[in-house]
Amino acid sequence: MPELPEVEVVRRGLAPHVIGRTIAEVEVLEPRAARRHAGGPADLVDQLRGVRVAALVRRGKFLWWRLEDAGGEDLGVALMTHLGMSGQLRVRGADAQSDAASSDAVAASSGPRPDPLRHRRITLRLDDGTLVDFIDQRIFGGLWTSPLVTASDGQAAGMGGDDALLPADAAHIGRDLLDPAIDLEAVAARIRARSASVKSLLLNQEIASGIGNIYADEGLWEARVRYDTPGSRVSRARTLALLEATAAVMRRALEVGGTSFDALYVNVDGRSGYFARSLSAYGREGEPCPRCGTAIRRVSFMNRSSHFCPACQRKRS
DNA sequence: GCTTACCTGCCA
DNA sequence: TGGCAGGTAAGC
Repeated sequence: MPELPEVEVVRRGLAPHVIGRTIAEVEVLEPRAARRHAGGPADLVDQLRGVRVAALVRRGKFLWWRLEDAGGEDLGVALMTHLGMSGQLRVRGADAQSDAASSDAVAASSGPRPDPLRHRRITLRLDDGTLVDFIDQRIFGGLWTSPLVTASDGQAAGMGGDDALLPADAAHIGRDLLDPAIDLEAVAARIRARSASVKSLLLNQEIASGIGNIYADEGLWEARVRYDTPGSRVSRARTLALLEATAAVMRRALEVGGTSFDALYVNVDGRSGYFARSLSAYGREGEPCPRCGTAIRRVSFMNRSSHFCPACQRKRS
């Protein structure tokens, strides 16, 4: 499940392939992947054909492509990409290697494997022949365009950009925990001002963005805070510690994730490497807490799973 | 502020 | 075959 670190891995992997390139053609194989585009799939194709990619910018889990015309004039609109639950962006063609021969070779050596393009929904063809595939099994994610507006604090809108312009559809999204312009004291104050559960506030992308179910559980475990503690019942110091711990987990994930892809293949699978080894609570129901040995519990909360140590993360209500 | 819909594949 | 995975946004 792509959260902030996974989306940042995609941004870094994709950037050298697309920045400065022109979009030559767009193929929409699954209209539902463009359902957030106001004008529909055909309009998305028309709007993107012939425009140049000026930058790839990310805030939280939102990744957008800044667009300019052939003369380098900003078009005032961005191509939004959100990976949802199962989205991937992959590069093929041109300098990337993903043809049938190499796929067959892999299949022959490691047994049958699913077609990597099985859930291809949209493909962008760039002027140098590079193909960028948006692949998404569950179609929670998608591509659409959104006009640029100015960030309210006037600071750089996200990672990969140098001005305060961001898509209107991302303007309600808070800065993420790895954003140098984030005001952690203000985020902590917003959490402490509310009686809702601290986990629901961590997952609220308007307060601070980029955190999903996995990193929320990990951050809460690190800071020894239980998921259902009201925001208002967490001390200022512990709230700041929680935010710092969550940021630290995401930074570590980013470091590991950053080594698992090469320049020719933009890997977006959040499970690669890091997930198999480094999680302390998420997905570890019944296993001993790495800190105290008590069995990790899994409970259903807010229609999703919450993993926690019943000894380290005590009820504070 | 909570619930529901959107989605598909996998697993018990 | 029903439950589960969960990010986002609309609806109540």
